[in-house]
Order: sequence, then C-alpha cells, then structure tokens
Amino acid sequence: MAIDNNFQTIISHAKEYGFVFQSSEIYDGLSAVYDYGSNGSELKKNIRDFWWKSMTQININNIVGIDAAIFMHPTTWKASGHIDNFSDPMIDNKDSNKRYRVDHLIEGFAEILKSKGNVKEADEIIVNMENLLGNDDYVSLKKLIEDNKISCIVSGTCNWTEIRQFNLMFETKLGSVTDEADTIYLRPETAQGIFVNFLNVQKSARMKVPFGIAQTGKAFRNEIVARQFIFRMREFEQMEMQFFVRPGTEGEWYKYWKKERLNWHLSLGLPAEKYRYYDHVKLAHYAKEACDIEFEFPIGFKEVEGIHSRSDFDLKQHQEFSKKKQQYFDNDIDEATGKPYGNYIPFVIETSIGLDRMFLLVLSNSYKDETFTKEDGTNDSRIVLKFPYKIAPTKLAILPLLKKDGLPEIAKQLLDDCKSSFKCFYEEKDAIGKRYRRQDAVGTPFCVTIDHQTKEDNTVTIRYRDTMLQERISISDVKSLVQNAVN
RNA sequence: GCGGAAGUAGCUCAUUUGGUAGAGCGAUAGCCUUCCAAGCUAUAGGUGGCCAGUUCGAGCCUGGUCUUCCGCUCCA
Repeated sequence: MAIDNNFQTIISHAKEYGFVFQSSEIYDGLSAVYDYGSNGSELKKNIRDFWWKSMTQININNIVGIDAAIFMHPTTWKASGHIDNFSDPMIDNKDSNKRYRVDHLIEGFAEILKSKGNVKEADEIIVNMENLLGNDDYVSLKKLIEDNKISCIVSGTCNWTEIRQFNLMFETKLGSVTDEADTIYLRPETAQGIFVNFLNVQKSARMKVPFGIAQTGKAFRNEIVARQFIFRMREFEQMEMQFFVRPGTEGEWYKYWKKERLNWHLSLGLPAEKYRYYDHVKLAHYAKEACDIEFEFPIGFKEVEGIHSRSDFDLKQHQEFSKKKQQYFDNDIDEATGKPYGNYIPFVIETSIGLDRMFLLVLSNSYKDETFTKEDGTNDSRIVLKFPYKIAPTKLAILPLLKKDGLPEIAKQLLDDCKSSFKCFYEEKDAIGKRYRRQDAVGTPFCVTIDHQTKEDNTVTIRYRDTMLQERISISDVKSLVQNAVN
C-alpha cells in the first residue's frame, strides 16, 4: 500500500507540532519505534482515558480494570501458543525473494532424494538437520543446504541469505525464574495478563459471569517488516477487554460487542462511512468467530480494532499448563434443569484496539487543509486539526489581544480559574491571527481573546475552531461553556 | 529480510565540472499593532545522517552502515 502525499503531510505535521517523533532521532532513530511529544502524549492519554471510562465507568456493573506486568512467567507463552507458533528458522532466496522455513526446505529436498531411491542419503540429511536445529546451529544448517545444492523452486539458484530466526517475541533475561530457563519475553499481547488473573479478579472484585476485565498497556512484537508510521510499531499500546460469558451465550455476546465497539467509535463523532467490519474467514487457532473494525486511513481500509470470540481456549490452556483449575461456579438457575449451571470454564469475547492506531485514525481524520475567503475578498488557507472536543490535547487558548494595558492580567486570571478543570494554553506573542492559526494546527477547539472592551463590560471574544466564527460572551461563562463542550 | 531510490538549518530547497555552505519560511528577543498567518529590527541554529577510503583538498567520487520512502515478502 503506497503512502500518499496526504499521509506524508500528516506525518510531517505530527512531527512539527509535537505529536509524534521518531524514537532516538539524534542517533538516527530506531526502526518502527516512535515517541509521543507534548501534544501527542495529551491526545493519546485522552483517547486512553475515554476508552477506560467507557469500559469501566459506563459499564460500571460488570467491567473492572487491571494493570498487569509486562513481564510474565515464560510458561504463559507456551500455554498461549506464542512460543510454538513463532520460532521457526527461515531462509530467503536472494534471486526469487522467496522465503522458506528451513526445515520445510530441507525436508522437501529429502523427499526428492527418496523418490529417486537415495533413501539412506535422505535419512542422513534429516537426522543431520534435526541435530543442527536442536543446537540452533544456523551456520552449519546453511552449509548443509549449500553442500547439498538445495535450490529454490522458483529461481532454481542456491543464492541464499543467512538463516534467521523470526521470533515474534522479544527475549530478555531475568534472574533465576524457573528450573529450566531464565529467558523471559516482553509480552506480545496484553490479553494473557487478564487470563492469568481471571480468578484473582473474579474473586476479589466479587464479579459474576458475565463480566469483563479491561486493561491498557504496552505490548511488543518483533515484526519482520514494520512500516507505515505508527500503524505498525514494534512497541505499541493495546486497550483490551476480555468479557467472560457462560458457554452457549458467546454468540449473542459476540454480536453485542461487535455492535457496541463500533458505537464507541461513532460516539466520538467519527464518520460512519469510513468504518466497516471485516469478518474473518480464516480463523486463528483459538477463535470461534472474529471480525475487525476497519477504518479508511489515508493508506486505505485498515484494521483498528478486533473483536474475537476466543471460546474457552485461553483459560483451558492455562488450566492445563498451571495445573490450577480455572473454573467458575455459576449459581444462576438453568431453566432447563431447574438447577444451578454449576462449574464451567467461561467462554471469552475479546475486544482489542490498538491505541496508537486509534491515535493515527483520529489524527488523519481530523487533519484538514482548508481554503476560505476573507472579509476583504482574498483567499486564505489554514491547516486545522478538527479533533473531537473531548480528546483534543488543549481545550482552551487564552489570548490577550495586546500585551499591555492590563489585558494580560485579566487573561491570567481567567487562566487560573480554568486550568485545574481542563488543559489551557496561554500566549500573548504575535498578531492574533497568527495565534489562531497555531491553535488550529494543534486542534484547540476554543480560543478566547481579552481586549479593551473586556475591561468595560467583562465580555470576551470566543472563537470556534471548526467554523472560525466568533462571538462575545461574558468572561464568567467561559469556563462552563468549555467544560460542557468537552464532556 | 531481498531489490530500488533518497538523506544539506526545525521545514521547503539552493550551492555549474571536487576548492572549508546560502535563501525563504519557522523559532527566539524587542518594536509596532484593537480580532484571523506572511509590518520593522536583532539573534540563534549546519563537524552536509554516521564511519572509512581515494585526493594537496570531499556536501559532490568509492565502500560500509543507519534511517526513511517505493516494490516484493511476512503478518494470532
């Protein structure tokens, strides 16, 4: 997917106005890692807060939050399937650019040998390969491929890259963790922190199925190709909610959350026509039903959130690996039998949204390059970020028209009155028009100017970001007006 | 990861064949300004992505490396 000019412009704007920087930029940066600047961190936090509130406050009766550690016991990832599914050594043919799993490549060659009658030779190669794989001896493995002149089906050549292990998970070391190994991983998803705490939370918060556990936090994936700005990063933040339900009811709850999550997006005033569902045909090993909520980014329709019906796969796996029962006793009466539903491992509906992707969604949707006609008939233009009010980094800019005649003093009084209620910005430098443009560029929904008339009748001019219209209101009404608009 | 292209001030770009870098905008500090950027003055900011090599001399030539973009590839 090509990155169009519009997207490039947005990326430049994000850097120039303190939203997103490349990580460690003074050291030439780190590929696919980004930092959030002064405005970006506010926007990101506001999105996260809005999600958190929607989950844990509005659904106050049946969703609670947790904040699990990034480090988890390594067996977690054996249970989840992350270790087995993502640790195969790979090799690329430089001429065809085709990638092979090393074991598949060599096994394929051995099959051909066998079909030609060289059974003994084929078996030797396989034994040899398994030994080398067991020792992670990639240099000798490559030599094995080259010595046997194993070639690419597409190009027919033996022009191979070095063998590499594409493990999705970042490894690190922790002092003695288990008997077997001290290698631990940075979590590739936040969900497992919820699953392993299922009973802790259920018991301590006295939750009854159906209920949910919400969490936001960093996750890490060693993506082979990570591109497209903050769309695919190696370190990113997820906002996940796992909703535990009685087996047999997962279908209706899946439908419920599928609808509910899209409504959340729309409640921010984001355009419905830019959203669509993508129902998965090919399902993951744990899934019963799954869909993505996609948004039309400048780079096309892309996934921003996933809703997955995960069955009881995760809890069952953890039960098996930990030898600890993960079941829940349901006291509700089953009308069919007249008895309680009893013990079961709940089924799970997961909603998982990428915070960074949501950030990019909001940013690219809000970015407008507008041209308009001024009062004197000439054309003018502005770059404006039309953020939803409640997540805008700064809510109110307070601008004395002149930095003399006591105007700054009045302005600062208003600032003191407002700054504990919402994020304000104060500036007295430069012409007023220029200051308006700067606020447009960072998406501040309201600007208030203090002029000489303010001294006479306590009114100020409020200027609206989206329409550029202005009106005079009483200075005492400013705070409540902004507060009402951003809540 | 493979192949291609690019990297000069915060941004957009100059610098004729190799001779120790400039502009506009922006920023900062003043001045002027009574409501939608681009009035005046001054100042700051670059070991030319980084490291080597060739040369008397490299922003310019060569190699490596990092980052970004494009095309593949990969993608619970």
